[in-house]
Amino acid sequence: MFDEDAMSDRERFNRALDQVLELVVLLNQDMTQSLAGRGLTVSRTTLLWTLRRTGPSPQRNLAEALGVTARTITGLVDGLAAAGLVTREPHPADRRATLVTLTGAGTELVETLEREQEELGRQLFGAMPRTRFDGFVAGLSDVLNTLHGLGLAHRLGETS
Amino acid sequence: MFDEDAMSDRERFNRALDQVLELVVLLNQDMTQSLAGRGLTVSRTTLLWTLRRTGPSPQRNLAEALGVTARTITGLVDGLAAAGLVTREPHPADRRATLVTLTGAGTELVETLEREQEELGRQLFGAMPRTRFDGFVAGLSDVLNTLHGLGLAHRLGETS
DNA sequence: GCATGATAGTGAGGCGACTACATAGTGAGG
DNA sequence: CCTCACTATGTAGTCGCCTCACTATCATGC
Repeated sequence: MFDEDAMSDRERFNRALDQVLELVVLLNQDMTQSLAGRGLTVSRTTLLWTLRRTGPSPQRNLAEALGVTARTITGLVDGLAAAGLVTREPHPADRRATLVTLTGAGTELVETLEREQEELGRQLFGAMPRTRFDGFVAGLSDVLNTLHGLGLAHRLGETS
Repeated sequence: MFDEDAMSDRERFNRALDQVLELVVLLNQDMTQSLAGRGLTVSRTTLLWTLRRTGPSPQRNLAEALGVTARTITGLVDGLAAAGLVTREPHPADRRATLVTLTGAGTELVETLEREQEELGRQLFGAMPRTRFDGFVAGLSDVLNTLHGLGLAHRLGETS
């Protein structure tokens, strides 16, 4: 179809970037849509996920973890609490703070999502030959490193 | 650090998927932020981009191209028109419709964005050994094909 | 020629994620 | 005890998205 060896770097890079961008779009859609089926949004799910890793946390910490303002966390927690997935517990040492805590239902949900993510991994990579997979992961790591190096730090908050 | 050969498929897939997801997040942020610097949003930019490929289009067509409702397009066009990037021209044959048209400023902006995208491609892939790059692209294509096959394919993002 | 039904765009109204600003309550050092 | 820092939240505004209702117009079908 195309003579890849004769393609200029510019062409190759553009095509590759287009594919990466397509991947971004597709995965975003997939996530958003499958979460919506459970009444969740990406942001709320991220909060749930963070909570699972860190355990009960003050909203302030969650704000930093998600890279949003404290006010945004208030809203997200409101929604999750209304859905019965988290509760606000008093902080034992600081009466200003609340400890956002996963409920049983919340924990179960996160575990379900984890299993689904594993399933997606199997679907995406299961049929790939090992060398192909390894090549992909290796290149992906390079790209990720470059991206990190470019300064668009994953440490999101500081909007210049 | 880790003995990759001994890693279970489950582990390998999970790690790979985590990296992919990280890429998604990072690129989203990068785009959003760099566009924000120009007073643009991702959605408006997508509209601009579509307009460049298709030429002056009725809003109805744009709605379908972006995969959103017609009402959403009205809002996006409002914003872009206010910024002087597009205009609403009368449709020569259908007085119900308007032809959304790129202005000179709009066209220039899109061209600038194109150049920047090329630059990003160079930054991401320029330092990669050829075999590494090819491996990455090959794996990426597989993933994309699988994703398309999974049905979450909708044709929104025709990136090129 | 004209009623009938589709179609293009928009107003109204809502939701979710995000922001900045202001404020009450609390913590902690001088 | 006073002041300053800090947690969380009310208020208000932006943006992208949606649905529903409505107008103007097109395109049939008689």
